[in-house]
Amino acid sequence: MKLQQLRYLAAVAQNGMNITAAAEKLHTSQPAVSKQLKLLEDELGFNIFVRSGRTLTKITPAGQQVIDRAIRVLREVQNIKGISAELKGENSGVLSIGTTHTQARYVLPPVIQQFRTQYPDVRLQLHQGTSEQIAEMVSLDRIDLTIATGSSDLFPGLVLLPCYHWHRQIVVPRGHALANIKKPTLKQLGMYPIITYVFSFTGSSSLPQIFAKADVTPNVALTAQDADVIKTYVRLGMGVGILASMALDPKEDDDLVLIDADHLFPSHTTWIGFTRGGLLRRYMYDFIQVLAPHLNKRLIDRAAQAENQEAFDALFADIQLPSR
Amino acid sequence: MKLQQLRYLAAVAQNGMNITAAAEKLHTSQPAVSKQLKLLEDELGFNIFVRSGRTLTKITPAGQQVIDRAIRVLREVQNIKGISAELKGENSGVLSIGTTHTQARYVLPPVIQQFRTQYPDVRLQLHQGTSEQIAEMVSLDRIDLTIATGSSDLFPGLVLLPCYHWHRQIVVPRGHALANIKKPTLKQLGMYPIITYVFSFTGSSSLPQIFAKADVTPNVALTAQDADVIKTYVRLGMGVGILASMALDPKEDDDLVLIDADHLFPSHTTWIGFTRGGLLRRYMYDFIQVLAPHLNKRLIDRAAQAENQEAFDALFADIQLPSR
DNA sequence: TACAGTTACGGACCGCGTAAGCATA
DNA sequence: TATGCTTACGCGGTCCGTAACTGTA
Repeated sequence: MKLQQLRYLAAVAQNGMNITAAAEKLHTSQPAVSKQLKLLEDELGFNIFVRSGRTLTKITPAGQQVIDRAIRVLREVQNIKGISAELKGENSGVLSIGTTHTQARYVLPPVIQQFRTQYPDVRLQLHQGTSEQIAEMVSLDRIDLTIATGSSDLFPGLVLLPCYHWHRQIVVPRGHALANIKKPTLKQLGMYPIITYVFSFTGSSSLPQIFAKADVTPNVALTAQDADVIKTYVRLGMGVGILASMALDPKEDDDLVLIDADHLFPSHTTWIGFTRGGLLRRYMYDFIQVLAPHLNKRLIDRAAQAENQEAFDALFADIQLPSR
Repeated sequence: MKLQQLRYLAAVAQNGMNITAAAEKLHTSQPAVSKQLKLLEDELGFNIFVRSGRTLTKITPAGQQVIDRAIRVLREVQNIKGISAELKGENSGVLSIGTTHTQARYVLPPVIQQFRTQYPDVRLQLHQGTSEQIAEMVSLDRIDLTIATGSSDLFPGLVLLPCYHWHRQIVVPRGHALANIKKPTLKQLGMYPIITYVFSFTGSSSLPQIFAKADVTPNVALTAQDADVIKTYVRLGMGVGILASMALDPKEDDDLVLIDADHLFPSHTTWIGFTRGGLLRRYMYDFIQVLAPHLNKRLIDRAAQAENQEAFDALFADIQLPSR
């Protein structure tokens, strides 16, 4: 078994089982990949891919296991090279971030702007998706940092560090009946059509559940994936928007009336995560700290090495997270 | 970077930085190892080992990082080969177990006897040591299963499954003043010289702490690493023995008087652990179940995949662990 | 016919083993 | 002088790229 074979295997798996495409990405010839893949399968004694005719169509169960472990091997090899680059003081490399729309659209732009002046030679890769898509990217591709909210169960292999709190805000057009009410109740909210996010998570903090507890049946007029769409329809007068606080900017959205809703809905925490045991380059530490100033290298290292949940929680006990 | 280079590196690290010894274990020539090691260092751009003259004397900090990750890579590669062996239905392989004296001497013999009839072709490697030594073996060498008690913080990368409870017993020679007392108190115990284990862990359940709570200052006459030594000195009349329940056998030790001490000292749990994400061969599952019948494959798999502590604990909530 | 993977073959490269060289105790 | 690492060199294997071949849509 050679590292090259595992590289080829991973590339084929990551390119829709297309050997030709994989070969191109690897800057090598197609027969080279084909042959090494076959050699690997021969050595293992079973097929990693199911072939119908000559095209690869499916991954065998054992094959999936092999692919998963091959990717881990390659990750670790990358990390070894990273140690080398780090020691040479290289401020170049790749920083690949997986995140959700809200972070990518409203939170990260200034962070990335500052980061880029600090590390102009780091190639940034931003991968946007739902939590589920990001979780898959984490296990399949190579994502260095993950920034998201809630649903930590989706990311078992990651160390998750809390970045900041946020709450929901109610948004109405000027002149709306709710515009002058400082602290609307759920009942009052329920009187108007509601425009909010697609309910991706169904925990006790989800909107329907909270309305249900107050015996209010919300009239959800429209659900969207992202805040811009929601704001657009609020502007059209289609209803009352409920969205994340950091998606709103008093200046940018001065045609709308913003009403805090932290008395109605629990606050959430956005975290940043990285693979346990993964290598953090200097620039990754710095990126994290630009996003969340309280997360300095020392704290990150301690959190990554915390041996249990209690030790981990103790690290953050004294820290007041910012609100956004 | 080649897998071979990482193999050579690991072998050198595991053989006291002796290239010649490593080469022998690898069944290759000494210059081959020397050259590949050098090539690897060249590629990385820094020294993994500190050379004084021509002999390797120390590991550089970055070198240690590289070694750790190289070992992970090799582990994963072994796992891939294991997938292959498993699929071929091979009942052969290596099962390397790290454990403490008490387990190795009193608990494992019947387990291993039964296991060997089931899997005659599995090469068993038993590594005995203190918890600390085992922890080091887990990270350096290749230990498949770890069996120990307490101090779970020493093993952050392992999944630990509870096997059985045990408690402490008091042992005195026939005719000793305590021999007829069913439930001695700590005060009574404190009146005699005590012979027990070296206090390796200093938690709230450690013997000195428990005595201290009762305002008793025990007179510890002798501490030993293993139960046999303790029993020997109890037989010589040097004092009262306090040791683990499974280290005593009413038949074998019928010249001694055994007194339960679970009313004085909290009970402990012995667990079996394996690296998170590691490959478990069929025979490993079976070994675990021979040791702890409640740990069937299904339960082990679920525990290994549990995403958080709560989910993990829930799996064992309904299970009554045996006492030994 | 176009497309995707396999087979065939020559050349470059690489890693190994043997043998000799060179530091340190 | 013994031990242990490094350098030198020739051989054999391996991997790659080009080119020709073979199944599918």
